[in-house]
Amino acid sequence: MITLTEENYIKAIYHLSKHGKEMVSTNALAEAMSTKASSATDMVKKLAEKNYVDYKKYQGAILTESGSTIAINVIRKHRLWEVFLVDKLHFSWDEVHELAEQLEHIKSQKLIDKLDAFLGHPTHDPHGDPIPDKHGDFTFIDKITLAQAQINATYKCVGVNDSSSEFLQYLNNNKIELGTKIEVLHKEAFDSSIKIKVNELEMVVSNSVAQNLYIQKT
Amino acid sequence: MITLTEENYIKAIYHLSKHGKEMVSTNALAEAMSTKASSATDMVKKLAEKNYVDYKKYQGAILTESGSTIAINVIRKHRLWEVFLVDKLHFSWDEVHELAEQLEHIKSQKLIDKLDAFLGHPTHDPHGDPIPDKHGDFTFIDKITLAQAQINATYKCVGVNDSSSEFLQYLNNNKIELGTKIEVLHKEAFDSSIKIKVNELEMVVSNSVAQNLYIQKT
DNA sequence: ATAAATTTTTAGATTAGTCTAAAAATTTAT
DNA sequence: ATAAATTTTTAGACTAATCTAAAAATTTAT
Repeated sequence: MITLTEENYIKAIYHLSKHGKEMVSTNALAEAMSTKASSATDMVKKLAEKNYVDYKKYQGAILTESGSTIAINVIRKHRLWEVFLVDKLHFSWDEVHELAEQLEHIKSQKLIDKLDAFLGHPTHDPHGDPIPDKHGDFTFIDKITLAQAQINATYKCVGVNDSSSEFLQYLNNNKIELGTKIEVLHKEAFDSSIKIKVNELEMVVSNSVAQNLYIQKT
Repeated sequence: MITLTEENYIKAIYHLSKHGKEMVSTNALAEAMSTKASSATDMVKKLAEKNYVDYKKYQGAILTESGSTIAINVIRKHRLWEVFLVDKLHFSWDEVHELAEQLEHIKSQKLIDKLDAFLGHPTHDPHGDPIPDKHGDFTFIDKITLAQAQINATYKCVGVNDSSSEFLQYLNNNKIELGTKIEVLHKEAFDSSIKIKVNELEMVVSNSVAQNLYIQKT
């Protein structure tokens, strides 16, 4: 039986390894888990023993097939619960992450299947992140960051890179949500800030905002 | 911060003390928690230290006001989740207990408030047990067991005492659910079995079934 | 009312996950 | 290429929750 802590480490390794297939260092893992390197080492050894990761001393860890399956399943649960919280319980998209962190550990395949059906088999969560299907397959969409947009083109918002509540609340304040139409008017050479038109209103966003907003040509 | 284990012990103490106000012995608690008496002693000491119970050596434990509040809140969450699982996800009433045991530990007052509203502020769970409101108040309904029924009277099913999946499946097999009309035809003096008419069909139920089925005069 | 049976507590050990501090290996810089 | 800096691991200790075995208290039975 896998423990809650093991599951969280596996999820962190998955995210740090960029969808599963590069080595993750002990320090990076410790940082992500808000713990000390020594704890990460211990855990990685345990995960290796259980065959969830391959681990080489001083080199880092990488998920095995079985570890990857676990990670993807946790991510699936996390994102389905987020959809539930936003679509059914009317939470705002900036409130759901912590709750989904708890709900993702509920163990029941049947529950997830039924929740998935109840929600209409959504392919993306409230932040635009893809929800793996029950076979673990993701639907990737073609997206770029606002920072990469062409001038005078029109896009729609399809996701965020940073889904911290601070960033999401910034977007809320500016009435930007998934699907919002964005016209790119001008890019300032000096600081890479971008002038856009959203909801009939012109505004300027910093480069750091632009880097974290995913858009798609309409 | 209260741990998951502490919360489960508090819930067990609540149930064993019959709605909160009689002493619970260490042995009874250990039995309910499927653990050893020594573990129950240790935990009860810890709960006493945190002021969730009053504990006297060799005499047992009883919930304090704050312990009782915690217990009732966990029960509220458990029963609301059961309603969600049955009403929204279409689980059968015999499948939801274990899942609710997991879901009841999700920590978020806002989630519970929103779930409660989403479900239409239900007063009873799928087994007929009352759901405490957000102030911790229960709506008790006037009910008796089928074993206490009068001959030739008509009742409806309003709950179960034993909500094990075995018993619930027995009821499923006989098309008895909450609200089902039950006519009491005859009581056998020898073994206290009862002949009833349900869904136009006559059947005999054992005393042990009758003791576990709650009914109300129609 | 005293012995026997039962219940409860204590003592000491174990496991999971964490920590600090120190040692070892690796990487970076001169 | 060797020293300095950094990263990683090891060693030993701590807490929460559990266990077994033994001691202590209480209850039951004669």
